[in-house]
Amino acid sequence: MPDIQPDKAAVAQQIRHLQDTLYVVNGKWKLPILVAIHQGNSRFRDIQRSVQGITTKVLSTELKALEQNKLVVRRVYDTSPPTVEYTTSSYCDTLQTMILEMIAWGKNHHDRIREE
Amino acid sequence: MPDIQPDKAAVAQQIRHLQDTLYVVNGKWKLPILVAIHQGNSRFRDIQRSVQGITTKVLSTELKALEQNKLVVRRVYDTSPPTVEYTTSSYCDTLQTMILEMIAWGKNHHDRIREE
DNA sequence: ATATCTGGCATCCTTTAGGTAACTGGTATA
DNA sequence: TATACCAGTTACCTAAAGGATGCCAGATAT
Repeated sequence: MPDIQPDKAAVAQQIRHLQDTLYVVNGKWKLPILVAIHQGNSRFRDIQRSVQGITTKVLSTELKALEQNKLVVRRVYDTSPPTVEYTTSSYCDTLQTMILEMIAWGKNHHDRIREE
Repeated sequence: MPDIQPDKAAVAQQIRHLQDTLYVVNGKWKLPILVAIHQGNSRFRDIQRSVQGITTKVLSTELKALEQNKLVVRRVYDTSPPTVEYTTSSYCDTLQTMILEMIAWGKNHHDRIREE
């Protein structure tokens, strides 16, 4: 009667990976912000306008978190007043397929809910 | 000079789909719970043991939310004491590729962090 | 007889996420 | 001269998420 169940260990491992991902992209705003930036909105106000309903404060703190996790790059240009530009990092590109899957599921889900 | 920018509208639409998805699966626990159940943990305590660190209270409320969103099915059998069984719905299966992408990214990310 | 398992519920508490509103300094525009 | 834009910051607040602890009743295992 074996004590070690490799299946359970593998499942636990998968769950941990999932939790690692969630730790980085969790919350209402992070992924929407990434999409907005990725699609060409590099300025603070442009991002805010793209992501419906977000406030300056929340956007500001989320951008800092994303920068810390190296998903977003912030560049300040020495103009007057300073111009600030946000872009997604190349590391952020590794999230692409995941995000596309999430968008696809959301679309599908929305259609399904409407049908009810 | 056109006022309507179809690109911006399309981006906004994608972001909305993403937000729909997040509305359903957001939070620290929902996806890990789904994986645990999907991998064959049908009993309350089994799920709890699979998802490291979750309390009975949180698990209980999350399961209710997942049931409401039709991702999980709860069945009670008339044994004594009653046996309760949780399974993922067929609708939940539509989340599979998305979740696998998230697991894969988490694994990758974890490896990357360790290297630093 | 005692301990432990099951599937939770109730209560209380802390933490975090998120929201509101006001404000800043510098610039450009009307 | 007044207004608006930019990129935020600060202080305050609420709501939701999450955590700790204790409990229940029926059953099974020691």
